[in-house]
Amino acid sequence: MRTIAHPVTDQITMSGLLHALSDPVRLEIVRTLGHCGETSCGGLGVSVSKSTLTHHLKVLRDAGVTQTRCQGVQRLVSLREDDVEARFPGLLSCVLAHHEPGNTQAGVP
Amino acid sequence: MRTIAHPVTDQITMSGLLHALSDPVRLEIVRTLGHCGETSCGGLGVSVSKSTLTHHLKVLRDAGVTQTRCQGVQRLVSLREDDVEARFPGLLSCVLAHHEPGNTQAGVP
DNA sequence: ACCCTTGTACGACATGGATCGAACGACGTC
DNA sequence: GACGTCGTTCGATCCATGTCGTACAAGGGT
Repeated sequence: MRTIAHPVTDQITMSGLLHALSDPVRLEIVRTLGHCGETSCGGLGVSVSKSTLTHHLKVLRDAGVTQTRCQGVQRLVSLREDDVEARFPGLLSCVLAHHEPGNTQAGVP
Repeated sequence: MRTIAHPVTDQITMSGLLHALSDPVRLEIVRTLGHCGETSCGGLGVSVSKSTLTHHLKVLRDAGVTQTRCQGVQRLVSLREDDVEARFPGLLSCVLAHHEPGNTQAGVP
C-alpha cells in the first residue's frame, strides 16, 4: 500500500471534523501532533494497541485532520493545519490552544 | 421539575463540547438556535421523535452548549454563546459561522 | 372539571465504533 | 535469503448511544 488516500481540502466537513475530534484518544493525538509536528505512528505515545491506533489514525486521516506519508517502514503523520484552517478558520487552532493537558479544566487557576 | 440543571461555565470541557457537537442532529439544533435565538423544543424543526429530541437537548445542556428555561408548558432553549466563548474563544462562533447548509461537501472535482 | 398541548421519563432495540489479539505485508538490515 | 521492525487488516467482542413508542406530568384553555 504505497499511496494513502486523503480527502481534498474541499471535502473536509464540519461534521467529520467534530466527530474525529470528539474522541479523547484522537484529541490527544492531534494535540501531540500540534506540539511535535510530524511524528511516526509509534512515536505518538498513546496507550492503545497498535490496531486501535491504526483505526484512530484512519479516522483522523479520513476526516482531513492529518496526513500520512511513507518513509521506509514507517508512516509519518502530521496535521493538515493549513488545510483545516483554510476550510474552517479558527477551529483547529482553538482546539489546539485549549487541548486540556490531561484534565485541568476543573479549577480555574 | 421546575429547576433544570446546567453546568457552570468552568465545567464546560473541550471533549464534552466536541462530543455534543459531533452529532448531526445536535449540530442542526445549535445552528437553528444560532439563527433564531431562543426557541421552544417544538420549534426546532428537527426530524426526530420527541423523546429523541429531549435526549439531544439534554446532551447539549449537559455539555454547557445550551440553557433551558420554563415558560408555562414550554421549554425555551437558547445557546450559551457567551459562556462557551469565554471558555473556548472562537470555537462556537466558528462552528456557527460554518454550519453547512445541508451538505456541500460533495464533488468539487 | 375536562381535555389538549408540551415536554419528560422509562424501557427496548439496533447500530456504531472503540478495543483487542492474531495473522499478514512491506522494508530495511544482516 | 533470513530475520526483525513497523504498521495494516481481519474477526470478534463489548459498550455507548441514537432511536423509537408508550406512559406520564405539568399548564393552560374551554
